[in-house]
Amino acid sequence: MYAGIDVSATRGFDVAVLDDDRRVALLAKARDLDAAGLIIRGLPPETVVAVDAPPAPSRGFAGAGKGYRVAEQELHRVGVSLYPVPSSTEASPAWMRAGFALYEVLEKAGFPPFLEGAARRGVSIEVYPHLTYRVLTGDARGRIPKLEWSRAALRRKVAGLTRDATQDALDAIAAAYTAWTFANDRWVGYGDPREGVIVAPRSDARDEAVPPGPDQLSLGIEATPRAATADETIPRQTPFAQRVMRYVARIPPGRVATYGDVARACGTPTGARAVGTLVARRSFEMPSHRLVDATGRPSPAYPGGPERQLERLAAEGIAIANGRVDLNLHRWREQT
DNA sequence: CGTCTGACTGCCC
DNA sequence: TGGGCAGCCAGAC
Repeated sequence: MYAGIDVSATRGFDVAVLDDDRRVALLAKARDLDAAGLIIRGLPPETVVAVDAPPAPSRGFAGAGKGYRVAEQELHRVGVSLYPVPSSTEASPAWMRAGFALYEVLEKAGFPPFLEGAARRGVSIEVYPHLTYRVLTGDARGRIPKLEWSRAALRRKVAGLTRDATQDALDAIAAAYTAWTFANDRWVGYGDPREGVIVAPRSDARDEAVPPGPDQLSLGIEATPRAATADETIPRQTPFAQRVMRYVARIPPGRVATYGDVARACGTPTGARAVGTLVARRSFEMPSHRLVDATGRPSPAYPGGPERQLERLAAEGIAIANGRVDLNLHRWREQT
């Protein structure tokens, strides 16, 4: 099961649950934390719970002492802004404090916050419905009213939407859908694993529609994607880009591949450089730290610096010698 | 459509 | 080893 929770200080918690067919199985409103806890404790242990709120105050890893979270910085770079999380509970707005408390309830119920590593069930994740809508529609909202925009984004992704769903309910459903992408290998994590990541659907999840059901909402409007500019990317998907992203996504933790490996695997044997340029633009959409050059060195332009890339590799158990990884030991080639 | 720009590579000292 | 250099290819304008 996949649960999504929308947090509001004054309106309480909206909870949505999707089944494996992405059908809305439950849509409930919990007035307070106790009521939410009741629902949470009823969830199967292998559920992924997505929450529209940060799990804890910022640890300030980003922005040279500015105190931002890395996730906020990274999202800003792709043109998505969100409410910055203060570094202390006291300084946080009420809805955020409600969120912190909710994560505690979740942890006690067996859904500890997901920090890093491979996606797994039985965890809670942080999501941002606005970002999910944006990935799904492929564009910023523009002049479309928020409620319509949200519905259009979810329309083909989730079965069983009701006509009268409120914005809070839609946000909870968007969160639950994002939990589904997380558990089904279609997700991206923005941020630093040490302070937690914000999970969003990968942009190629856009293509996969759920089969429409009889009670499916039909809106008659579509959010029309327009060509993205360099600054507000969520870039479009070319076949080459798709192949590269899918391939990189398959590199297991603890292994690496070279740009040339990826190019060859994607049918463009001499396109290593093109792989590099692509990855540079969308590094947050794939485990790009697992890409090294043909001599085993990290990428000079890795976000946070090449040292950061090596740290991430080391965290996966890869030995680093002389600032490079031993390809004979760690190079991954497809086929078991 | 040409032109330009890279998180690349292989080859030659 | 390590640096210089010329190809290379997809994407952005």
